[in-house]
Amino acid sequence: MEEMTIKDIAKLCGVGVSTVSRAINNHPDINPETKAMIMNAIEENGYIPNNSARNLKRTEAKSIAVLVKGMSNLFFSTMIKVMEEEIKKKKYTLVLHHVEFNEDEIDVALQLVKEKRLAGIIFLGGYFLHKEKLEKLQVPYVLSTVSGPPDNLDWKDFSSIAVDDEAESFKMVDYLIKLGHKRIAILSAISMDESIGKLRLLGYKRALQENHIPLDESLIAPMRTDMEQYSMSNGYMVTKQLLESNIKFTALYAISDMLAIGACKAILESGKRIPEDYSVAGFDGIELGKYYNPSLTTIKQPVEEMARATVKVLFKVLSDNAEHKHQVVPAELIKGESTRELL
Amino acid sequence: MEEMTIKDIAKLCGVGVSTVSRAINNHPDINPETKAMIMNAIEENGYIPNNSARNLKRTEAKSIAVLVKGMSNLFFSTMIKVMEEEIKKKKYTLVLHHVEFNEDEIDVALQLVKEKRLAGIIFLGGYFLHKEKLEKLQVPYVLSTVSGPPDNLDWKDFSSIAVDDEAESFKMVDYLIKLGHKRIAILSAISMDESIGKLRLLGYKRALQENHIPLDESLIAPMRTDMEQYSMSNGYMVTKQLLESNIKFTALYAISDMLAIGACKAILESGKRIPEDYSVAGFDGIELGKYYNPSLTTIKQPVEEMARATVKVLFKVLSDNAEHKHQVVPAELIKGESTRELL
DNA sequence: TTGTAGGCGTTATCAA
DNA sequence: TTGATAACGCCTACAA
Repeated sequence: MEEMTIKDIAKLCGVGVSTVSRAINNHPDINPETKAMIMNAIEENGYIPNNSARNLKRTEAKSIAVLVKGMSNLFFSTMIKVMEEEIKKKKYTLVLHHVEFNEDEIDVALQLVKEKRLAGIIFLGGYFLHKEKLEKLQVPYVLSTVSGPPDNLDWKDFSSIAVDDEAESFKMVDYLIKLGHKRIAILSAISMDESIGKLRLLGYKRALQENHIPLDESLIAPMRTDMEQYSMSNGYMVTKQLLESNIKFTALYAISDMLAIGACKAILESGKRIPEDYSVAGFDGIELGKYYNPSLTTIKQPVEEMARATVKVLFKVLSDNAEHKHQVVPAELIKGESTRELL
Repeated sequence: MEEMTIKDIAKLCGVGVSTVSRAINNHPDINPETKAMIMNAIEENGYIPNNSARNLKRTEAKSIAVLVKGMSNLFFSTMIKVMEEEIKKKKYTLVLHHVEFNEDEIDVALQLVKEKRLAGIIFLGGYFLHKEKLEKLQVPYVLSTVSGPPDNLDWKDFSSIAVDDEAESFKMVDYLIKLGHKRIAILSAISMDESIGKLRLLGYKRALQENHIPLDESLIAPMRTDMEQYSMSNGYMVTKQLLESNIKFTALYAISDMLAIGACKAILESGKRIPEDYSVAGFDGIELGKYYNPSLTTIKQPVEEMARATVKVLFKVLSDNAEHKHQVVPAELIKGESTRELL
């Protein structure tokens, strides 16, 4: 039993290849009986169309790629699920693709567009430093949860959806300060970070400033570069070191929930309690934060809403030829058990 | 600037298409200077070969697909990383593909083989109930962490790597019993589960039996079918219900760590303590278990080793034409803070 | 070492 | 409503 092709099916049914093609692709101009007969033969012989050939020939496949930077990111998995639903509703197919931290998502996108004849692209996370490359992308795309794409980009070329990372970060730190904390350590991104990491740090600094608390550089603890970014283990290691350094602080603000959980473990392991000895806050609002013990105080990004908005704006551009749009969505401060008022 | 093709590059360089092709594919019979010149032109013009066309023509791409059932499964993400490394070492490419719980992974595999000219497939998780379909798979494949594929399969057609779910489950429950627990609830799979869920339940039952503890059906709490399987929220809901039912027990064994974490939350929320009031144990040994508070007692599957073994056996079959093999790897009981001795 | 030409499996165009 | 046929972009004999 060799590999079946459309020709084999055509021969088997005594029809031309184009008729078979029409049957497969639900073309309207085909006799229902012929179609039924063909579909039957296809079923029985287990024929599967070759996608490569299809993509090669097709002008446009009704598919949209979602490129996720950094897998095992719990935060994204909910978003993807919602996007899949929404895209399905529009009769399109979602092509999911993971991009490693060291891969260039734009290269991947460029490739995928050629290979799959994509109608559009959604970028989930990532940085985007290369203006020239992005300009080569001829299909509509949306940056989702990528706040602060570089200013040198032409903002008319794409859409974006994100929370205001700086403002939300400010909100959290301001909240901690209002609780009475003055020495607030921040578990931040690596110093070269130009994206959300930078913005969240900026929010931290502004909150201190507006509350007249001098910035203490020793309270800024960047993630380690030799470990996975935004991972629990990274948060754990950095916090452990921070604790051992004997720098005094009463609250720790991690710029992501995963980091925060790692931080919590380091604190608990050192014999200290949360929130009695240290208040800990995160950012993102992943489901795990609710389940952690203590439950995490965090900034909850409206994942469902963002996912829905992302797909919506993409289809606006795609179908209605609408202009690209840049949306900022509000996030919510969730008060968990991991922070307390300092009396 | 339209889409570049290999012809454009050829014309641009004043050479034939085959020469360009040779340059791209690192063929040996090409003048280094010509090659350099061509690669340069490719770079400058941002030409990207069309993968669909390549796959269509190629007899076999050096790529291996990894099909993961149920994404957002933390347990798998480590395995994938290791597999990627190992596969890269062999100069092959890893094609990652997620399969939803309601999709049929074999259909997906069949498609992918055609589209990508795969050399082999790795299945991560899943069930495999359709013998006929699997037989259509003409490339070598390995079932990884899928213990207990149905008996009606011809075991010479594929390889498999897994822990002995029944025995490891027995180990855990036996451990709990040795700690003095007699009323051990189990957070189990849905009753139709024919795979790991069934095996882990079997281990539970045997442990009770061998320790002369009568089985109490009311202590078996299956996951809810209307929620995501093996999720924290599922574990949370089921445990909450269990606690409210006032059925007495001193230990809770969840057949996965994610379930266990959900269970912990439900217990803590009810005002009880772990392990003082309830001991909780999980299964899988995901990283999160270490970071949870209290850290989880669990059965740690040797993920790295399994991933490595999976790739190894696949390449044995692929390159050396070796026979398919079925490996059972040992797991380790990790004693965390979530269980205690009952005095 | 290089170029020409044919074909991979499919869809789209056109004529029947 | 159908069928023949020309692309789609690439790789690979084979010939030069």
